[in-house]
Amino acid sequence: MKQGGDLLSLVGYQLQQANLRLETDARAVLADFDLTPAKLTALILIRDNPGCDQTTLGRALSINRSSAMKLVNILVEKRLIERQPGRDLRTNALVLLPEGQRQVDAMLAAVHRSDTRMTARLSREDIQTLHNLLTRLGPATGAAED
Amino acid sequence: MKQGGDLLSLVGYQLQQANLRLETDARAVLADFDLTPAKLTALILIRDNPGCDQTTLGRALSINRSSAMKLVNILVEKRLIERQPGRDLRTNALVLLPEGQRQVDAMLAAVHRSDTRMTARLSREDIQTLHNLLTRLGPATGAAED
DNA sequence: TATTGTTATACTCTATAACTATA
DNA sequence: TATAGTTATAGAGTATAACAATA
Repeated sequence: MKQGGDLLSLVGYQLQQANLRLETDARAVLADFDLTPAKLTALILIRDNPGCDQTTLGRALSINRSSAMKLVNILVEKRLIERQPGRDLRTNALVLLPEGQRQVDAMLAAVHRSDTRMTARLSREDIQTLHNLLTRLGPATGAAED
Repeated sequence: MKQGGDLLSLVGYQLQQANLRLETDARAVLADFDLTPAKLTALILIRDNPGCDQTTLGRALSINRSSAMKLVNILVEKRLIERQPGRDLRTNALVLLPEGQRQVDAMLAAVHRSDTRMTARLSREDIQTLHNLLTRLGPATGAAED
């Protein structure tokens, strides 16, 4: 099926297509662990920010409190994380359990293999360049731009 | 919230984050037309491949027949496209209606403005480089390489 | 008043499975 | 047998709105 220039000339479209390819592969790899890329991201964020609350986690994942709640419930049910008493009586402190740590290690290894496979046609320098360009994608905020 | 190297070193993660930013902006722009990026893509594909069938459209969008059916139903209800008799009695031929053409033109203008805004910090050469790198992301298929 | 967690509910998108008609 | 469209159903992911407890 023909894809004309109106689509291909959009950076957003090329980005979406590439993201779909990589996300699909990562999702397939993580299916062995019965988790998804977003859930692995959540686990890593909790590991690197022990004691964080659900709302903050949700913000980092670009989802709201209610959605974060559901996500945390799933990870708790899988006994990968735990809700502990937080800094005040309203908040939970999320922590990664030892079993979660083990799973994260294994999943990270698998996802890195996927990432390496999907970037195999890029040199180390290409990947560096890509990283730099992707980071600069977003609204030119005006003030911070110089 | 801290994002450690385990996440940031993954091309797939950076890609997902950048895609989220651009997709969110495009989605906001298209909300005025009561459509989404995926639906605009479908309209453009139908415009550029007049008479295509639903299954083929679905493949181009990476969704299955059943999902393509629902998508086409919505676009038909909005009177943007039409199902016409296809090449045999099983298939529909999808065509963009004049009103769809008008809407696509307006939406493309809006989405291109969004794309330009979100790539404002990249030079024309940067954008060309990014296009090239994104296209090369994917499994190294072995045979077709070199 | 504002914030956190929670619950109920609903919407979007996608998939699977089965059926019909046609090839 | 295989393919296109269709339908019913279900699941994942997300959101909104409301409420209780706490700040």
